[in-house]
Amino acid sequence: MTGLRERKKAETRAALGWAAIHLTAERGYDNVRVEDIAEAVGVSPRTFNNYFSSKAEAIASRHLDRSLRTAAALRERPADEPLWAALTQAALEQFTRGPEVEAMPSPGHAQWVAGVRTMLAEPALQGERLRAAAIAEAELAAAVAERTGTDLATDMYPRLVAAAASAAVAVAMQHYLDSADPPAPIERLITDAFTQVAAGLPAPSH
Amino acid sequence: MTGLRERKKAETRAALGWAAIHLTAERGYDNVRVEDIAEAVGVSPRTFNNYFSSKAEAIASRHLDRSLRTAAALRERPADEPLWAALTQAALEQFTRGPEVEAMPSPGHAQWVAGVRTMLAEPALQGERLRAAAIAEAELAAAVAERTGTDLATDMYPRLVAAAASAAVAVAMQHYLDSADPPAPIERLITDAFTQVAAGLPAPSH
DNA sequence: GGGCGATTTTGCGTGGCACGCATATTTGCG
DNA sequence: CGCAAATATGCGTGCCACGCAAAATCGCCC
Repeated sequence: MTGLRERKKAETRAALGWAAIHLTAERGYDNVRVEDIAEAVGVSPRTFNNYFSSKAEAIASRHLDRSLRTAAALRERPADEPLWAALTQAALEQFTRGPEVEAMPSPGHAQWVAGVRTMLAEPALQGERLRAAAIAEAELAAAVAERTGTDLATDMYPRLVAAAASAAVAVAMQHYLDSADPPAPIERLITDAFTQVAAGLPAPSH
Repeated sequence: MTGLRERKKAETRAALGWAAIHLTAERGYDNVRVEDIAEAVGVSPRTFNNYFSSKAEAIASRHLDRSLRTAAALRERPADEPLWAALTQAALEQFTRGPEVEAMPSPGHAQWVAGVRTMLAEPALQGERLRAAAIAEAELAAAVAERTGTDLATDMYPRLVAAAASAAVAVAMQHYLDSADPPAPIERLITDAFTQVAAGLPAPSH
C-alpha cells in the first residue's frame, strides 16, 4: 500500500540526501548552503527543513536508511540459522547488492573518494552519522531480542549483541576506507570482524 | 609543569561545561542561550566559543573528559593482567572514585535525574555525546594496540576491542538509567557486560 | 470525472548561533 | 621590570532552524 504520496515523499527525501552528499563531497561542507541543496532538487529552502532539521542530518540520512536495512535483513534470515551467522549475512547483504552500493564507490574516481573522505572528517557530520548508527542499532537490538527470545527491558544481551555487530561493521568500513591502497575486499573485512567478535576478541597469541 | 595559564584554562572549560549541564537540566535545552552559560561563569559570550564550538559540545565535554580517563586508566594497569580483566577494571574505576561521580548522582534528587534524562534525550546532544565517545574510543584503541602488541594501521583487532569495550560501558549505563526503579549497582552491570562480551556473546541456551 | 478534505509546499519573519577579525588585557619569563 | 605570547572581548556578518499561516497539490470517494 505504498501510496503515490508517500513514495514521492521518500523520493524527495532521498534526492535531498544525495544532493547534500554530492555537493558536500565536491565543494566542502561549509561551501554548501541549504539553499543550494534545495535548489538542486527543485524545492524551496523551507521544504528542506520539513524533511531534515539540519544539513548534517540530510547527509547522514542515506547512511541511516542503509543501516536500518540491516535490521530488516536480520529478520529475514532463517530462524534456525545461528545468531552470529545470521548477523554476518545480514550485514554482508548491504554491501553486495542493491543500487546503493554506489554510495561507497569502487576506486577509480579518486576525486570522489577524496571528497567523501573529507566529508566524513567533518566534525558536525560525525555526530549525526553516529546518531544514525545509534538509531539503527536500537532497531537491530529489537530484532536480536525477537530472534533470541530475550527481553530488551531486562536483558543487556540484545543491546550488547547489536552494539558489537554495529561496531564490527563500523570498524570494517573504517579499515576499508583508511587502507585504500590495495583495498582488501570489504566482504572479507566484515566477515573477519564478525568472526573475531563472536570469538570474544581473545588476546592475540604471539 | 601545569602552568597557571593552562590550569585556569582547564578550570574555565570545566566551569562552562558544568554550567551548560546544570542550566540545561533545569530549564531544558533550548531555553538556555549561550549568553546564559557565559554569564553564569562570568565570561563573555564570545569567549564561550573560544572553548566550545557549540552548546552541545560544551555539555558533552564532561563526558568526553571522563571517557578519556578510561584509556589513561588502562595504561596504568599492570602489564601482565589479562586484557579483558584490565579493561573491566579501567572502566570500573571511572565509576567508583573521583569527584566526578557526582555527574550521575545517586537517586534522591528526582528533579535532577529527570532533568538529566530529558537532557540526554535531546537529539542535538546525542550526536555530540556519541562523537565524544568515538574520540575516547580511538584513544582506547591506541592503548589496546600498545598493550597487545598489535598494529592500529594493519589490524582491526585493537579497534574492535575498543569498540566492544565502549559498547559494554554504554549499554551498562543505558541499562542503569532506564531501569531506575530498583537500580542494579552500576558496577555489577559493567562487570556483567564485559563478561558477556569477552565470552563472544553466545546465544542464550534456552 | 469532479469536487472535497487532508497533506504538503511555500514565503516570511524571528531569534539565535558560529566565527572571522581587530583590539585590549593578562601572564609567564628573562 | 618590561616584552612577547597567549587569551579575552566587542563587533559585524552570514547562515540556520523553525513557527505560523496562506496557498498549492493530490488521492479518493461518490
